[in-house]
Amino acid sequence: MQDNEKRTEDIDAVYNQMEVISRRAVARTRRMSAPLSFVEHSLLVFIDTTPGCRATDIAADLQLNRSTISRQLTTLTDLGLVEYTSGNDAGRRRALRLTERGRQLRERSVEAQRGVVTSRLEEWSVEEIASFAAALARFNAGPEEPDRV
Amino acid sequence: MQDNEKRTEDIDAVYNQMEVISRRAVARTRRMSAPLSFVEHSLLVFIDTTPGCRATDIAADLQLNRSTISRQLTTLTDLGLVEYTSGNDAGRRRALRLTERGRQLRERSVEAQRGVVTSRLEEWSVEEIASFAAALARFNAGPEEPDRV
DNA sequence: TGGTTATGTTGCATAGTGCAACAATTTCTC
DNA sequence: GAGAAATTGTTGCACTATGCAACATAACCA
Repeated sequence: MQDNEKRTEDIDAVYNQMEVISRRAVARTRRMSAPLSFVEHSLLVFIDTTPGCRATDIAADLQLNRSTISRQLTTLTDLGLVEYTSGNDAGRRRALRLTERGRQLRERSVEAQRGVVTSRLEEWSVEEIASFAAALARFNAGPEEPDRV
Repeated sequence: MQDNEKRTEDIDAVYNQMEVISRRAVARTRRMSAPLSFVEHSLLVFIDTTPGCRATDIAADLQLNRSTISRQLTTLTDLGLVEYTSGNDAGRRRALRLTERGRQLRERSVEAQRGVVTSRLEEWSVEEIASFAAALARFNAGPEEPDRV
């Protein structure tokens, strides 16, 4: 088999496996994120993993309309899970963070979901896991498509 | 560093990278799947990748209620993208497949999304890609949580 | 400082969702 | 094969999520 054919075939395989990964992750989140909805959970994740982020950052990254983010943020602040770092609600470009309650909820969610990854990697050696982590990081370091706001 | 610490740290890293992968995939799908909605697209993907699947299979895998799947399938069959292999609409446990139109739409979507993966792997060697594909397949071969219907 | 751009909110209309109830198809047991 | 039990897909209902458009104004920039 030519290298180009092998390359294309394995790129296909990577793509297909990525499809499986994200499909399962979405389903798992649906299953595990109650009482939060899928998108509420997604906002918590993004805010937790992107220090100093703002509403338009979320909208761009999740590819949702700003109005959706505005409303979801209202829900999450009302629930006491998210707050503005400026301590007040006025103004624009306000940076967001999780509240203590938000962090606890997030940590419990991370534990539950990470448990799935942990059991998946049970039979892997330390070297294999390290290599896999490095490859994933390398893959994710690549650029994503231009944002739409 | 102890092997156990290293192991835990790299499992964390795998988990975090998986989170990024699925977040980006969801956003990309939202961006690229028009005129289909996110969930319509998800159904097409599942039907395409799971030959002979049925409504309850979809509901279980995507973790959506059976009524949601029923309604989404009505939409997709009305749009002429999905059909029943039995050729008639009556009965239960009917296997689903994409129509020719559905397959064309799916193929175009695959091409667009696979393009992102391809450019991400541009600087990778053939061996690195093959190794990555194998690791992903190995990871995904692990069991997912029990289903909920 | 004044003009321009970016930002978050709100109204509106539409789409998505789960629960419950149901009918009937299918499976299972004897 | 008959009848019971389980499974399956649909529908009504009420609620939730979403994007577009319009808007006010905060923030930026020359």
